[in-house]
Amino acid sequence: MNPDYEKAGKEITRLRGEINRHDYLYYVLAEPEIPDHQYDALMRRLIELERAYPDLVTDDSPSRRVGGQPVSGFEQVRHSSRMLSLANSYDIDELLDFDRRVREAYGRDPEYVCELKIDGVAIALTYRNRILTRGATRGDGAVGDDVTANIRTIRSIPLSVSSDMPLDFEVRGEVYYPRAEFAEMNAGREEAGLKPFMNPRNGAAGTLKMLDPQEVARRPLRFFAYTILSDTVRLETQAQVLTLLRQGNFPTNPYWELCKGMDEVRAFLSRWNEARFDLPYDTDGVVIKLNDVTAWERLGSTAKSPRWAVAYKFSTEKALTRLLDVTWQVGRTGTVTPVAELAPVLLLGTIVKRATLHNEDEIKRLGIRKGDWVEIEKGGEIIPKVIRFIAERRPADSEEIVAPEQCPECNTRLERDEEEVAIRCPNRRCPAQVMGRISHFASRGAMDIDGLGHRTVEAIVSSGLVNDAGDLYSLTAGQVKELPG
DNA sequence: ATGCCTGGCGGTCAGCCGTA
DNA sequence: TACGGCTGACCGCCAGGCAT
Repeated sequence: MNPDYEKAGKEITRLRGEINRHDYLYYVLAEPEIPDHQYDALMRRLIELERAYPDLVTDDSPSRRVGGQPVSGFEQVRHSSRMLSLANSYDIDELLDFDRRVREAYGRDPEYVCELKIDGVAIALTYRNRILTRGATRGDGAVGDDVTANIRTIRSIPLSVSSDMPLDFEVRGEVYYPRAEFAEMNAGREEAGLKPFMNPRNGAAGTLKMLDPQEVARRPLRFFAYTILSDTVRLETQAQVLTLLRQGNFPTNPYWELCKGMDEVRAFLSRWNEARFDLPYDTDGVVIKLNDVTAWERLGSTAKSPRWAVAYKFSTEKALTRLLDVTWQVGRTGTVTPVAELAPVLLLGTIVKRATLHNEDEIKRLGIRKGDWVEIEKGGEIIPKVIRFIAERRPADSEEIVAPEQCPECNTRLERDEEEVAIRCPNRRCPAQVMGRISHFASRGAMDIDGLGHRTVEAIVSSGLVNDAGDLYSLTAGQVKELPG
């Protein structure tokens, strides 16, 4: 055996151990022992040695964190079990409903674990032989994108774990962009003349989608783990799950609590409703889980969300703006939906210009008129919603909002069923409907035709070439080439 | 047994912002 | 421009509980 080789091997092992330890101290415990430049020196030395002895490079080497080769796209991967989202609730009454349902199914007095709901992107990490082999986004819950190369750059995620952990397991958690680092990056972008990102959540989601892991490595994403799936460890409570994750060197959010009954849950909520603003990352609520993991399977889940957990959303901020107009949009099924056109206003980090009014009854219920000042808020921090109009500010020239008699797209007389709220365009050949149907047909989950977005659909429908999804197949390349755009 | 009411659930629509 | 990641909220169906 070559003595240099052997010596290098030993040093590489030592360096990896040290770097992993410092990553853990810095990124998980927030108690660094050495200054950055010393850390950088360790990493440089490791990379140097691995370059000299390429056959000593392993998948779990911390050198892999600085970013691998750019990829051309992400592989689709199937999750071992569906990644569901949680049902949301907005007030204590809805939580009491949840508690009542759990009690009924559970048959005993439930204990709940309350965890902060981190505003980030859900990720599933797969470990094989205690080494991180895959990181995937949620996708549609069944199939997600393989973003392993990007995940590796997140230093608080262990690339390998100790023998305290099972051999094969999956960890799920949230990747997020810390506030201070996000602000710093945005400042840098503005200086460079680039458009700043809207908010940390979008920053995190966008970063994970980058094809060049080296670029991702420059964006200091973080991670909090909240569950583990494994065939070999049998854990009984969510409290044990969080403790095991912690022992396995996974970052877990430290502010969870075990609550006996809804009074304690309520206290947790009201405390964090204020305290969340002092955290170094965004939270959008609290997750309340039945502590008894062994009952989760029995309680089961709906198509969307488990019955043993619920998310409580912190109340949202409001803004005032003017309702300029109402447009009537024709959807795929012919339903004509009113959409509020608003004077652009900043609300929780995004500019809001439009909001759905759902249907005519909703307009009547709100009592709004064109020109009114309206209060809007974002449910769940994303979708803008018109709450009410400000009576004192109603302008003299406000106008009544009148539902159209004819379809705004094809002028066909609209129909309104006695029992139904919606008004419909009965013309199956209405261009808006045809477009909606073709887009739906081509969308993911159906035929999944690439390159057929709504712009393209608009072009082929208005050209008169296509009237239904079947016509798509008789389109020729020549016809497509003739189209504008 | 029949009809009404309620709540849960799936399907659908609506929207924003990031990368490529 | 396309697509994917995140989201809210409505409608209509259906099952189960209750009164008639």
